[in-house]
Amino acid sequence: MVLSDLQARERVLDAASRLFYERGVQAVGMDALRDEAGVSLKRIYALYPSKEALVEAALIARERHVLDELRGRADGDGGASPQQQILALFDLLEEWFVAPGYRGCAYLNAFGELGESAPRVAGVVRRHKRSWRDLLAERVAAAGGPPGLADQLALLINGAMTTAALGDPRAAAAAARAAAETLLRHAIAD
Amino acid sequence: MVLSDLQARERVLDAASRLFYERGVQAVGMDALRDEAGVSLKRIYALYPSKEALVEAALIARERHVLDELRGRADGDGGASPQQQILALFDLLEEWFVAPGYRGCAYLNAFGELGESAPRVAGVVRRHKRSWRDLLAERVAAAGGPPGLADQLALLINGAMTTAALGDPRAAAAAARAAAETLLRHAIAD
DNA sequence: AGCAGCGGAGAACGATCGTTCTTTCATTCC
DNA sequence: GGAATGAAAGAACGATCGTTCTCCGCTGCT
Repeated sequence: MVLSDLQARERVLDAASRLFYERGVQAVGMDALRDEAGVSLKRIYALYPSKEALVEAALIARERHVLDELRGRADGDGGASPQQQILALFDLLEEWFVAPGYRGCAYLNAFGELGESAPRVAGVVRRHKRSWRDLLAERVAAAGGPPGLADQLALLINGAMTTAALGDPRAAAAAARAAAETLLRHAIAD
Repeated sequence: MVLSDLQARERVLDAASRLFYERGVQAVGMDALRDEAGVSLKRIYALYPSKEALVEAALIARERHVLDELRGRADGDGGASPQQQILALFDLLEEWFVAPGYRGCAYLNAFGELGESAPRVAGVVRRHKRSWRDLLAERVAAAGGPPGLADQLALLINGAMTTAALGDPRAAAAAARAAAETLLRHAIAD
């Protein structure tokens, strides 16, 4: 089977996204990636100049999908209040947490593993977390909440994502949602 | 200089703790560890049978120190209320976050990088997070708060630790403390 | 049909990994 | 003083890393 560059790119990014998330970045060799993607090393290196670039591209590709899911869920029912939109995000979190193979936030894991030694990856992680915060801030502002509330909710979300990976995912999701409700109730309309 | 087994252990654990935290586990080779600790590879392998055992031992050694610091800070002023004791922990967090070289939670980083492929390490991480939760739960119970509150505070703490590593550490600490205050105020004595 | 060029499989590269072995040297015991 | 112990230094091991190269068969053009 002959693949267009576009198809090859998609398969490589898909395999990279999955393997890096499942096993961590450094634990996945380029050979494993070639096997999973079904694209030769020569082709992979023609598409991406290095492994780091591939890590970066895989995280960026994942981001598009994640942000679409977030916005779709928040805006789901047209008639939901901003508070309900925010809580809907926490419900989405629970769905992620209980999915088989959930291993925490791909971005936080990548940053924790590579840190500043992969600056472009670190940049993608920062951008991603900023997108989350902005998405929350829009709803918080619409609900008339104070600006800092979005950051507080973001902390809850990041904490829940890591905690769910190593413990009881339902409990983590429930605690995060309960805390978010408390914060929303008492930080808004005081 | 000739080192006793105890001194050698201490130097190896100290170097391992520092290097693994700074650069990540897989990015640190045993040669770098030997250079940093000033203990020969032969000696290191006589003390610890494998790198994974060393990772585990380093996290356990760090844990003793961390828990002492946590309990010391919480019990600091004898006359503090349970709520104040909890908030004192958030102040300690800020001190960690702004310290040079802060790179997030060593346990979460290790787990994110190694996952279940290093089961003993994963176990240490789970135990550590349970210690945190128990420490919070004692104070929450003393304050008459609901049992779930400790988990909510733990989410805030874990979220703040990861967020501080990649962004503004003071802002992360402040948001976590503010959220904790809200949760403490409104989940207790309802 | 014959030639050019692209992509596939996989070998090969130097480097580095975790781990072990060899050599050497200093100390200690008789 | 000479033999034995034990640790240090570092080479060596096989494996694997990220990356590049070689070879070969397929395809499209004239």
